[in-house]
Amino acid sequence: MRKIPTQDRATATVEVILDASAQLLEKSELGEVSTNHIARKAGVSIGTLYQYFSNKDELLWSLAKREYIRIARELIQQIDKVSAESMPETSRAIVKLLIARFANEKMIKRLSVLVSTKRAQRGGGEEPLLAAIAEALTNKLGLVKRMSLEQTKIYSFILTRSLLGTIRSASRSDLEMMKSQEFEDQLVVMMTAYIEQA
Amino acid sequence: MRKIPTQDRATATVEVILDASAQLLEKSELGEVSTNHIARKAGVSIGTLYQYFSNKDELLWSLAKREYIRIARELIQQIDKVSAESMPETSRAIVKLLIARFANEKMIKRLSVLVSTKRAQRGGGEEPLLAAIAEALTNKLGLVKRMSLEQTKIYSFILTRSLLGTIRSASRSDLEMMKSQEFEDQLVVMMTAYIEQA
Amino acid sequence: MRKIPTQDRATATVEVILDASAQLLEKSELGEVSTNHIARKAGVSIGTLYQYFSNKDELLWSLAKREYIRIARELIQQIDKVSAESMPETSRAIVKLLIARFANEKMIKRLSVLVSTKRAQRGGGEEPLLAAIAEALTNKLGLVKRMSLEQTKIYSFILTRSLLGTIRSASRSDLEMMKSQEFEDQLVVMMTAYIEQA
Amino acid sequence: MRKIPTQDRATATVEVILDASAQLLEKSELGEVSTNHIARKAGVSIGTLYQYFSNKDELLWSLAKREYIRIARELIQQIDKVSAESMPETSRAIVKLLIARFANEKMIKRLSVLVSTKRAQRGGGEEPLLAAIAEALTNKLGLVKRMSLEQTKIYSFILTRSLLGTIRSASRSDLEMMKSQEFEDQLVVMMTAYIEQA
DNA sequence: AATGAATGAGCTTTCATTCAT
DNA sequence: AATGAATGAAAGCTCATTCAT
Repeated sequence: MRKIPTQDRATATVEVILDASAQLLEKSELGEVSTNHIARKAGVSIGTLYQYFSNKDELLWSLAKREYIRIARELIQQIDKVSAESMPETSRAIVKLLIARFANEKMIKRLSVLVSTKRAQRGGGEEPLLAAIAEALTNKLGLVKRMSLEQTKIYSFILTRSLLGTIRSASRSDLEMMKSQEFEDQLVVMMTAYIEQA
Repeated sequence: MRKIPTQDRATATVEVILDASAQLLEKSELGEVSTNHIARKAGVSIGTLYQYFSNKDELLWSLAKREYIRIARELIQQIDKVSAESMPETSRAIVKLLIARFANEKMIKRLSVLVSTKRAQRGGGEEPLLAAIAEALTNKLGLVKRMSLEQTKIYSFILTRSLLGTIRSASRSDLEMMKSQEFEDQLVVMMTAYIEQA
Repeated sequence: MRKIPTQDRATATVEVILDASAQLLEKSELGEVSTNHIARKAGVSIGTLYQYFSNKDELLWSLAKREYIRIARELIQQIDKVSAESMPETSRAIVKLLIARFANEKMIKRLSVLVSTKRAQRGGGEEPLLAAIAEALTNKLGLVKRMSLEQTKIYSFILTRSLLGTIRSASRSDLEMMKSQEFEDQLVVMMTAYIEQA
Repeated sequence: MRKIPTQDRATATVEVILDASAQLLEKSELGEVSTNHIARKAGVSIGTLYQYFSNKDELLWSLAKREYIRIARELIQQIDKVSAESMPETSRAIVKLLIARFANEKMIKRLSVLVSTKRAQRGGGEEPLLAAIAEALTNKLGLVKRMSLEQTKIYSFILTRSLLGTIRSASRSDLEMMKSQEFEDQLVVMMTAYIEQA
């Protein structure tokens, strides 16, 4: 961010802009949302917008970060709720949450394209965000002990990406299936099968 | 395609345009490649380009179709090579091929974003392309018998998307890891674990 | 015309092209009808079209000429039917015919814009066409004797243009009114009033 | 207009753009004047132009409105100058003014094509513009009383369109005649003859 | 700190026309 | 005589970004 907001008003402005972006991305495709659009929706001049974000990418990136962090936080809460041993329940909790987020929020889907396309900007692309999820997951599952560091990394990478990849794809092509019980069940099966095997 | 080429010259032109697009997408992002770019690279006038493709999207879509069909064809060949029973070998063959394609061809990655974003054009979205892969896979694995039609659909969906999702994600964020033996091994583990469990 | 058609086949081709143009102009605005369109509709290659008409304007002009001449011929026939003295009847016949043509044929309306915009091309714009009408009219009305040549010219100019101007305008803005009996009556009143006065 | 100008600078810009359009249309045909042309002539960027007019049509329409309103205003002033009873003088005043405008300003002629072709934009077509003229005319002539509403409408329609139609046509085909005294006289004759008769 | 008028490179797309076959 | 693939100038228009106020 071009300018670190020190006053409350400024912080509020940033939040207002991000909210406006989120709302517009809920309605329209990424390419159809312009910075002028966002500024108008936010009730802020285009000049002000550029006072807080040096360009469009940075703005969208900030939004993505905010949203992904929200999801990660929810996820960790979910995982902490269930007892440490009950792996299938944990898996199900995770699956349920991710399906819900990607089924209902078009904005998330749209940002996910951005996030997975442009990488490594001021603190790395998708990774830091998914990393939080991956880490919480592996810790919880207590699998760290049996593997090398490199193995753990790959392992949790595959676990999280399989999950998210499948859910994203479903959210784009077959919402019907995505909301079925069978889909949820099968994802849980996949997770647990892999966890046991590895 | 706006116009079905009747002369040999015309058929060649279409191929030339598609080739040029592929080359440019190997070097630059989707949004950075303009139709004028493509025409110039192809050694063809912009008017000619629009004689065969009614707009940019359709052109890119045609390219995506061509490339995905190529991959599907290769995949089926690979699968047919190994004997029916040897599931782990089959899995490995599939994993190897997909990794190779997505590791080396940036174009494929870039097209994959398009393919998964814009759906429903001439027979809808990502599905028809991945469907070929999914079908070949499930048939080969001879698992159809034990499941309902709906189950089979979900099952092969999860199997292919987990695989592709993970590979795509890796190709975007960690090429190093992607080329490691461990990564390949773990993917095979995931596949086989899920296949056995389901 | 670029090439004087000597063979029957050639004459037929010209006629086919003109017919296709007329049909397309009945459905679409002048700017939306392209030469490629016309050629396709006529079942003729674009190259053939340009063998008979050196450019689009000339083609449209030929069409306009053909259609205006048709109208002029009809008009003269109508006038000849009624007896020489009965001026009001003659007026009404003329008014009826023009209203009918401009109310029902969109093509005529569309061509009229072209005709009144581009003038003087190989034998003069609107004039030679409307001149036929004007001449028939003044002759018929037997008013030539009482005026100077210059006066006659102006007189018949005003008479024809008032009529056509009003009808064209109505055909563009108020078809309802145009088809009313009152409209026809008033036009006849205008004509006869002027004729008597002049 | 896409954006209502709030600053003085903006209001001035709109005027500058409209002026530039008027000047270019004085020199070139409607189709030959591009928006880039206009922007350059106005000393304004193409972006600015599109900030105030959402497309070319709207820009030209705005210009037409401005110019027609100017003429209508002048006309009303002229009519008000002469005394109520003197119909022939009033008629002559009107005729003189319209001849002057259409003889000298090519822009008006060119816009008139647009105005009569594209209708129904922000309150529909040619009518609202000519309506002002027609209304002023009929009111002045005090003929309203003797007719039904429908009759009045048709009557003033024919009166204004006959006049304008003839003048437009003359301005396109025979400027010489248009400027002659005889032409003016004959138009006045036509007007008064029709007014008396109706 | 905030505004919003202004910018302009560059995009996609059209279509009258040519000419090798 | 007829074809139709190829041309390319030029159009309308967008939008991320700047900067004087």
